[in-house]
Amino acid sequence: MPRQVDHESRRRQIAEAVCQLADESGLEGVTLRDVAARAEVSMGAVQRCFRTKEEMLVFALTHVGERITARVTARLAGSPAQSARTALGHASTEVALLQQEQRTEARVWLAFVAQAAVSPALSGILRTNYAALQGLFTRLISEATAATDPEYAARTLLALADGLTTHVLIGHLSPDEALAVLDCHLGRLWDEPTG
Amino acid sequence: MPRQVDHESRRRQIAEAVCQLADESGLEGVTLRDVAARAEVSMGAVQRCFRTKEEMLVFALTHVGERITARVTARLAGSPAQSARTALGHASTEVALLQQEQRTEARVWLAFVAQAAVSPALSGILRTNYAALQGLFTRLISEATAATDPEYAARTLLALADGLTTHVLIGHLSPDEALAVLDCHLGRLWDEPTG
DNA sequence: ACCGTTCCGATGCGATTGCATCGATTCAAC
DNA sequence: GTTGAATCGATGCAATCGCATCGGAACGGT
Repeated sequence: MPRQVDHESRRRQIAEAVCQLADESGLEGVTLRDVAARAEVSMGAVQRCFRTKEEMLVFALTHVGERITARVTARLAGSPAQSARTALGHASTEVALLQQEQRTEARVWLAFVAQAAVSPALSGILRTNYAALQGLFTRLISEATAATDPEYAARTLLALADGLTTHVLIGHLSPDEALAVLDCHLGRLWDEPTG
Repeated sequence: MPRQVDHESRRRQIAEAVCQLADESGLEGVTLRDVAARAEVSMGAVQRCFRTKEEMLVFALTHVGERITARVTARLAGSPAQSARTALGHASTEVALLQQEQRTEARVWLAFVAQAAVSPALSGILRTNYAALQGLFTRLISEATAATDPEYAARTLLALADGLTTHVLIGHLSPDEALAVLDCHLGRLWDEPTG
């Protein structure tokens, strides 16, 4: 055997480079050469880790999805003593990616979503992530409110969070405005038992 | 003068080709050659109409925005006798682009939104369109409901519609499911005077 | 009828793309 | 110490990209 490299960590390293480039100039700015340069590896290394560019993108999207999900669940685990209502507020705020330090992830997410509209491989990954988040939201809502249909409320909240993220990225709303809209929606969720 | 051509109609014809290609394979599938072929003109004609590719994309996005806005207002003008509530329902349904025949426009919209996140020229156009739609929604909501803050409700509805469009394109929701979520949200808007 | 302006279609060009290939290098096995 | 599989960095290649250029066709003015 030759020098053994940790393939998995290298793949993550490359995925990180993909995210950086996608954040700066969209997925169209993600070329194998630029990825290799950003990850500070050779192009050959990138090609050995991923047979094709699409395989690399699929891994990167999975990586991002896992990171976002992990951050949401970590946020929930970080405040377990509080009520389910505050937990839901935290979770949806995390998903909306409104904070400044999450702007990069938001741009990367949007780039992948657009590509997924014409790439079955990517849309499948996104579906998995959205299904998990919807399930989480549904659970939290049924615990936190008397909503008659938690799943509808969860779908609404998830779509609203995504739409707000998009509007912030476009510049139609400021992060504070989006956060206020989200808080307002959550507030109505508490008071409205027919939710 | 040589043979005079209607520049404006040709530009629209080219913009239509851009939309078709963007629908099929995203904005990355929009090349000058493919656009020319799809519009059934020569590449030279495309280059005379638009000095650069970005100028072409800007025009195409403006074209799409105008068409969507026109369709929304036409839908409103088509049912003027009804209540402001049904008008708002129609408007938001149109904006959400949930119908099968609007799927193309939805995909094109998503492709442009993603590109706009890294292109100031495109994001400016989108901001204009969103501002107009938000204004329309705000007006309809203040007429239709007793909401204390129509602007918040309008922002919520607009973001929700966009998020639902995205989720349908990804395949996370079916068009019927998205429509049901939208209707559910509108229904709560009527019953909730604190909206 | 001639000419000049305007538009058209085609071709060329440099840069860049994803991917394949190829020695050189590295390290475990024996 | 030798061997050989595994990995490295580098380069080649065909295709494609946006854009520039150019000769000829089409028409209005005179």
